[in-house]
Amino acid sequence: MSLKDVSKLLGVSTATISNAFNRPDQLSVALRSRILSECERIGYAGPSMIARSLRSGQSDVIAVMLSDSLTYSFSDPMATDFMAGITEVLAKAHKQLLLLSSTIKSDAQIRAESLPDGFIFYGAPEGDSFNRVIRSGKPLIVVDFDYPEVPSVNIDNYEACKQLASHAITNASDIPAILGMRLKHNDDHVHPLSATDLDHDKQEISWQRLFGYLAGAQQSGIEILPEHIVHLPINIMSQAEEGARYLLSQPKRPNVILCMSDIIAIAVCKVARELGLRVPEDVKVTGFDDIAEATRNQPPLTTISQQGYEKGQLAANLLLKASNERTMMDAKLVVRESA
Amino acid sequence: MSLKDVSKLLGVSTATISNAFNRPDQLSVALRSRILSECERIGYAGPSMIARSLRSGQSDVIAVMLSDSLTYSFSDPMATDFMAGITEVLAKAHKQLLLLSSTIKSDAQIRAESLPDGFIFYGAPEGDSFNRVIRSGKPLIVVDFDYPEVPSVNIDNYEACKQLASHAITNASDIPAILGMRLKHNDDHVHPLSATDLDHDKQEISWQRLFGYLAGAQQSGIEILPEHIVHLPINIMSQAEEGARYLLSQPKRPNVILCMSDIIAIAVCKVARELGLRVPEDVKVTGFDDIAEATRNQPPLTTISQQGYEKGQLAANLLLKASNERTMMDAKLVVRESA
DNA sequence: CTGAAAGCGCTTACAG
DNA sequence: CTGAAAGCGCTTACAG
Repeated sequence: MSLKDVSKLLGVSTATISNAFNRPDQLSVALRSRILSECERIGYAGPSMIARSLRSGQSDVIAVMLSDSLTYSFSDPMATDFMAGITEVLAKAHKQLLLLSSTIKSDAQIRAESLPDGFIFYGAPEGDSFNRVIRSGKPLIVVDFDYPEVPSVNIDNYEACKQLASHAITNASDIPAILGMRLKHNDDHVHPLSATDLDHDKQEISWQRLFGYLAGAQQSGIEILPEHIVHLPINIMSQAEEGARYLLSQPKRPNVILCMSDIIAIAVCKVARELGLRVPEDVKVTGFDDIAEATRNQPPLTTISQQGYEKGQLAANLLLKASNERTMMDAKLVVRESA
Repeated sequence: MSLKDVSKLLGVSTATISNAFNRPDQLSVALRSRILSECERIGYAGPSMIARSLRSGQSDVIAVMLSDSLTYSFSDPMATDFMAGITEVLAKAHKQLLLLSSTIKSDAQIRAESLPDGFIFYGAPEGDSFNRVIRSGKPLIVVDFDYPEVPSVNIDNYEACKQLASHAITNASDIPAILGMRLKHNDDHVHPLSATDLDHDKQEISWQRLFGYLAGAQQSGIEILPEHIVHLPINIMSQAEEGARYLLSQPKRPNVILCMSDIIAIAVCKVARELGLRVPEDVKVTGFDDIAEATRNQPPLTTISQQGYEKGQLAANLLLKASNERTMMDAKLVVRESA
């Protein structure tokens, strides 16, 4: 059923019906309420979004472009917290949510990019989606990475990790180690770094964190050896457990393990338990993110709060008001019992 | 930039350019590749989805209509597992995902419903969205509820809970209790039921589960008293803890607590720990869902696996092949250490 | 306050 | 193999 059909049925022009739905000031209250109730009766739910978008150039749809697959993102507590914050703001603004992933490179995805009025990029994207959006001139916000002139939401990963490391490493004889996420590209194996790996571009989040840890350790006069820095390709329990087993079976067993996510830290606690090691007495463990489960872990995790929910709210609000701000959110050290 | 602009620039008709993108068989390979590479060069990303949808009546967008707010859903592990399964299937089929919630009743939402080619309803929806979609004639799948003639994915909540209860209640002297989710409507308080509450429509999931528990208890010759059945308005830790504290401080303290979600069970374990009670020695605890954290809880939860991910995959696959099946998935008892 | 008409950017049946 | 033309369902500037 289209406006034209309704127009015939009601004996009123299509323009007037359109105005009844969209511009109440353009017609009398009486006519409007007659039109609306008639539409209700005959089952016309209102103008189609597609035709309206084509005509007006506005869809009221906001896209979130995730740098991981949607499937992975739904299993990542940080991503879902972030999305929860976004949706709270969008719901209030009567905007709809389209979920996209820059890992997908299909025509269908490219076409879909023409729909949204604005974009939130979460994490540095793969492929060309970012350039296409820039070229489109539509408003966008980038989160957890930076691009010249583009409004953004970030945290200071370096400082946060430096603070965390210097909290956890208290003793000159401590042996710290790092379980790091995505330190290397296109490398699907869990393994320790070699010395040459450390000559690396500091821009990526994982390396900002790594250098923060190293700086924090240095404050206590301690160097973290490359063989005590483990690369995990992806933030999941199974890989984290593998990394934890590797570290905890080293001849010089680390007694402080700095983890780049809470999920990893939870895995370390589990492996430690299996090996009969106590946290934090035998090995201190720190996380990153402060997901809900961090509080529930045994022991509760000392970690950095990323405030994912608030981050989502902020990103959505910046987008909706077409802000140009490049914002830094606080990342707070949360001391619990694991370190 | 539109097809018309490109048409002028390349000296080829709009139809041919459209065909270059959508129907390769309609033009020569040479011309097509020339068109495609020229488009790339001038920065034309392909036909707009909106215009295409208007013309062809197909958007390649699938909507998931959640019965809770999006914000809540993103914090619910079952919902996110389910979404993860859906997105895996959609990505392969080159479909896009629009996330909708039946709790929202705005014109913008109604308009947005005109976009998707198909719908997955997760949980019994509020409001009129369901009727509008039925009227639209678009394909839909309903999950975790039923509607005449509509293809669906469900589990047998009654049987699962009966099995779980009869596993957990082993002794004639056991005192079982239930922490139930959404047993009453529009009731925001955590409180035990009264006898009259038990005369209730059995259709809703929470009541299917409740009656399953009661049946399982009955098999061991035990009745569960209304004052040992607690209503939780929503599935979050804080309310579950409140309910757990209430139950565990009863004069006749329950020693088996059947929880309608893993989140609730995790909260019970936490409260038990705080009260110095051991699980399962002093109080057995069962969950429902089998979320990732169920395995990590101390002790690991005995629960019912809902296979949320597989449920999402199944729902999406049924939708894409326009199936009419009404499917029942297995809900398996998973025995771990908590009961 | 109301309606006739143009046009948003495409796809597709059809003619050549 | 290619192009001219109609039309998808709207919104909006404009005329009355």
